[in-house]
Amino acid sequence: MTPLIRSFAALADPTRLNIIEQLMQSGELPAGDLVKDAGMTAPAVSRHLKVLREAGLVRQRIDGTRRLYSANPDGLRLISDWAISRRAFWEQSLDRLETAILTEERRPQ
Amino acid sequence: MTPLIRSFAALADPTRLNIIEQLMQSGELPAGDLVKDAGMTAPAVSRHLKVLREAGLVRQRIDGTRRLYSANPDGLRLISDWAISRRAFWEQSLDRLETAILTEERRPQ
DNA sequence: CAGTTAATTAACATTTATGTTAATTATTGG
DNA sequence: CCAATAATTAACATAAATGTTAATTAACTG
Repeated sequence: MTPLIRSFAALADPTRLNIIEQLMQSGELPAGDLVKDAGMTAPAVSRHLKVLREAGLVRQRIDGTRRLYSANPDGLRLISDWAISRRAFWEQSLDRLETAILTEERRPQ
Repeated sequence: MTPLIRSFAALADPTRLNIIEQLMQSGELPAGDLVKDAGMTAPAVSRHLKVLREAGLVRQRIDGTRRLYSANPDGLRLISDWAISRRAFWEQSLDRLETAILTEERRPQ
């Protein structure tokens, strides 16, 4: 499995995507806090975190008995880079939309 | 399942990601051509195409007995928009890299 | 209109993913 | 050191994904 596909797979689950969003917003959080919001047991969340870790999307820092998690910018940039490198393609429809808007502006009413 | 998660799930498979890349590069292709490259049977590819269709990542056009597939820019923009709207976050490490480079430039040798 | 081609859908087997409870590991604090 | 806390790993059950072959649908072609 390539790193990109592993990243897509990691984000293809509502619990994991939610964890990533939470970490991007709140910064570093202990596993326990993520369990509270996830609506499932700690072992389940722990394994979701493992999937995210193995995809390089989150980092783990140990502080006593707690594991502090944070989103990893480098991992997330893999997705961004893929999207941006295909920008020429997905902007096609936007170009058409812009053209339509401009055409309308040039011919008011 | 949200559209974004459905998109991530659709791209989280090597066969499907490969199909998307092929369609972005070559434009419209019949299902048969995609089967040739996929290294698996036609029914398997057909179902992969269904997953991509349901995620809005490809479009299907009927031409006689053939189904012509093309990548859908609107679907792909969903991923781009997500990545770009989180740009402030994933650029963090890039900023640090830039800072390091600039610092080096300011202090040559 | 029978036969061929293109593709999908159905039925099935197998692997992978995901959740639960129970057990384990590791650290903190009396 | 023992009990409590935080988190993970193990074992297990079940649902979902993915591939195969067989059957079906639809459109050309002689």
